[in-house]
Amino acid sequence: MAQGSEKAMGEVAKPLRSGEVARRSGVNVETLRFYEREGLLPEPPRRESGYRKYPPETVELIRFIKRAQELGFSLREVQELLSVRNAPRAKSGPVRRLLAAKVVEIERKIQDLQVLKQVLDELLGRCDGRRSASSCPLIRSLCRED
Amino acid sequence: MAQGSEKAMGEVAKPLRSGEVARRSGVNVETLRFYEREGLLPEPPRRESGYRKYPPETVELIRFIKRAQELGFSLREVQELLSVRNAPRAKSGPVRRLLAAKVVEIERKIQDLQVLKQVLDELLGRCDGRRSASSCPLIRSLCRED
DNA sequence: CTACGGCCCGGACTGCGGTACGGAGTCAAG
DNA sequence: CTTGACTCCGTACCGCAGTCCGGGCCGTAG
Repeated sequence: MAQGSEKAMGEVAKPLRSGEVARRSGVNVETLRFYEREGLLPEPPRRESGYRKYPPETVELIRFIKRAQELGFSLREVQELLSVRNAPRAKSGPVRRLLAAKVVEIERKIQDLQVLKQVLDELLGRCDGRRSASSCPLIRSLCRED
Repeated sequence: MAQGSEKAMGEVAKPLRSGEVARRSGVNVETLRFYEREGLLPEPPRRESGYRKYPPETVELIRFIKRAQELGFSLREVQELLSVRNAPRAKSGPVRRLLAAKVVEIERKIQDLQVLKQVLDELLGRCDGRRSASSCPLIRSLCRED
C-alpha cells in the first residue's frame, strides 16, 4: 500500500547506462560490449543517440556470470546455463540431458573441493582427530582417474 | 612378506619417459615441457642422451594439477597449493595465512556450487517439496555481493 | 554555449594455457 | 645396421577472455 519507495506503481524501472552497469557489477565497460558480442548479454535497447539502456537486472546477470566463471565454468558453459534458464519447460530430451550432465559435473566439483578443503584444514593444523599430519596426502587425495 | 609384485625390495622405482607420463596422465608431451618451464613440475633428472627420466609420481602430480584447474584454480594458484605441501612445518605466518584464505575461498566455492546444483535440480524437475518451479531463481541465487 | 566526462565503434593488444612445427639426435626391434 | 618411433629444443602459433586505444558523438553542469 505504501508508495514511498523509488519504484512507485506506474514506473518503468529506469534503465542504466553502460558505465553505471559496469560500476555496479564490478566489471569494465568493455567487458559489457564483449559479452554482448559473444551473445551472453542480450542486446539492450538504445536511445536515439545510440546509447545503450540496460535494464537494471543486467547487473545481477553479470554478477552471475562472474561467479559462475570463478566456479570453473567457461563463458560458453555459462551461456548454456543461461539458455537452460530461458527454456523453462524443457523436457525436450537434449536440454534435459545437458542439464543432468551439468549436475553430475557440479557434484564432482563439490566432492573434490571438499576433499581439498579437508586436506588443507589438516595442513593448517586443525586436524580433527589427531592424525598423522605429516606426509601430505594432498596429491593422492585428488587424483581419481577419469 | 610376499615379493611377487613388480616393485621388489631393492628396486629404485623405474623412471618414465615423457611420452609415457603424458599418456598415463592424459596430457600432451608439450604440456609437460610447458609445466616444467613454468615451474609447476620439478626438472626431472636426465640420462646421458638428454632424455628426461620422470619419477612415476609425476603422473599423480599432473592429474592433481588438472583437477585443481577444473576446480577453478589458475596454474599460479596450483603452484601455491603445491608449495604449501612442500613447506610442511609452515607455522610461519604468511604461509599459514595464505592457506587459511584458500580454505575460505574453497568453502565459498562449495556453497555456491551447492546452490547452483539445487537450482538446476529444481529445473530438472526433481523438486523436493513441490515449489514454484517457474520463474527461475538461478540468477538471484548466485549473486550475493562480495 | 562550452567544456568535460560519458559513451560509441572498430580494431589492436594482452596474458594465460597450452599446441604445433621442424630439424636433429636417440633407442630398440628386426 | 637400418628403420621408425620417440625425444630433444626453440619458436611460432592458437583460442579464450578480456583490455586498451583513438577518434568522434552525446549530454549536462556551470
